[in-house]
Amino acid sequence: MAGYSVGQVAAFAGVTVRTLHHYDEIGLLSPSERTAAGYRRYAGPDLDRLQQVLFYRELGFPLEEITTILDDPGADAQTHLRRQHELLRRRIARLEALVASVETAMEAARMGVSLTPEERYEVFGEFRPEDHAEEAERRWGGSSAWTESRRRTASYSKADWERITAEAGALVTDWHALFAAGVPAASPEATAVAERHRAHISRWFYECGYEIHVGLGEMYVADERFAANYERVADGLAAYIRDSIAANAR
Amino acid sequence: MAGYSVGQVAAFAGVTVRTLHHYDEIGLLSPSERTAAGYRRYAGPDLDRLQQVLFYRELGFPLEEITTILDDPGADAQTHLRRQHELLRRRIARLEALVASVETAMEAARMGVSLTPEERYEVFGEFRPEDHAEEAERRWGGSSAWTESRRRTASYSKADWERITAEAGALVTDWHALFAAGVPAASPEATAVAERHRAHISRWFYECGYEIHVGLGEMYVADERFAANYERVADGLAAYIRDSIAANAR
DNA sequence: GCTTGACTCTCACGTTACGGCAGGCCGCAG
DNA sequence: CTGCGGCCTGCCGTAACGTGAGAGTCAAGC
Repeated sequence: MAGYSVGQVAAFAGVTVRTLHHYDEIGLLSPSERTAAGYRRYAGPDLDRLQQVLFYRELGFPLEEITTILDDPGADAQTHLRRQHELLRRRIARLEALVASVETAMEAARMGVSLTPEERYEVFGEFRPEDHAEEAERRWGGSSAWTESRRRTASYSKADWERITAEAGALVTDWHALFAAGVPAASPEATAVAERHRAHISRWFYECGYEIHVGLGEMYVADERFAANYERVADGLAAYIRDSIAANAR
Repeated sequence: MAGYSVGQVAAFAGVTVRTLHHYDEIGLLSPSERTAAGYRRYAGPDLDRLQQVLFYRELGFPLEEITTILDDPGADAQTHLRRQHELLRRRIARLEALVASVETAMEAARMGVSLTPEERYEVFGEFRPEDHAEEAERRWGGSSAWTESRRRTASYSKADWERITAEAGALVTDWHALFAAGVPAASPEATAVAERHRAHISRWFYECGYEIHVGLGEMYVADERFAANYERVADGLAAYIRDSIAANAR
């Protein structure tokens, strides 16, 4: 009884029996042996191959392409591992871009800043770096009209609105007071405000850990849409807030 | 001419016109307006919705589920953003587990350590935490036989084999000499060996940055399969190597 | 030795999420 | 008014399986 049955392999690898049947049908993964009764028997190398298959599949490769990749005689195990490592890193980078975009959106909603359609699709557009840009340019005759075209107002729940804005306003006021009094951004007083700011976001909007919070701080300075909200109170306040947030995170 | 045509939206969002037609057909995303001639006109809210659709689609949700998610009247924009944030974080964590698994496999191949089938599927098995474990237990009557069942020998290219092992052996020898002489792991001598070790891996096996290198160092101590390779030379050598790698990374 | 329930086999049709045409209407530049 | 590109609605094709149907297989228990 060398090797494993379809059911065993399926349960083990987390796929269905049908999937293994399918892979056999299309020649992607045929068990190296069959019993007298015609039962599939999967041996060690078959499992190796299945793992590779699942790996590339998870990364969205079509099965036919996986077949050619795995049947390439010029590629050994090392080659595959390197490629997989690279593919994973790219995919993760992509998802982290999405995370950043979501965080921007969350913060935009929180602060009442509106994003243009273009901004909202920014991360999706990355798919075709230049191709896309010139296409857009060509089709809409300059993106300015498109960019400025419309800004929508975010919809808020009305009940908590006053409380939330009052709280947020108090935070900015406190920061401003410290800033105006010349209290350093890294002082306990300033970082205390930062911590309240973080708690405020976590309570009313979304779970805001220190890492995300620091990211927000950077955004308040780097992104003029957000910076404007603080800079109109006092010149340099955005940077002050960023610094106190950073100090609070340590 | 308020709104955008299918072609514009398609090019903009990075999907095909056919896809938009399809989404219209199944009621996932119907343009809020049509021209007199029956042309689809997508307005702002439609674009918002499309972005949500693409987001959930990228995370592998079936379109029907996306429909119900987006049509849920109890969920507002904030809810979606939070959910998306959470989903992304999970997916990234998953992929990072895969990265770790690939790195382990790369290192296993490099050091000639063999992994059991179970170990190779470790990361895939994570899908069904307990369910899977007991299933496996039930079906194979104790995993020990399965675990120990077979270890295969990794296949190497024969030509470079001698050179590579000689180099790797020299590294261990050098480390051992320093270790035996009582030279600190953080000393320039020890970290120099660590740097050569990193270069060795990068040259012969895979791109090994400092972060990965530190990860390997941890693995040499934490994972007994790797630890054994160093501990049999001298007691405590694995930890010494780990420390010198960590020191070298700073 | 025979039944029984779990497992397996091979068709074979159904489903999802589109891709890719065909045949015909719209709209504007020349 | 005539292209020519864009858009329309079918409609068929495809990938990667899901989901039985009907029948053979195998280890366990009576």
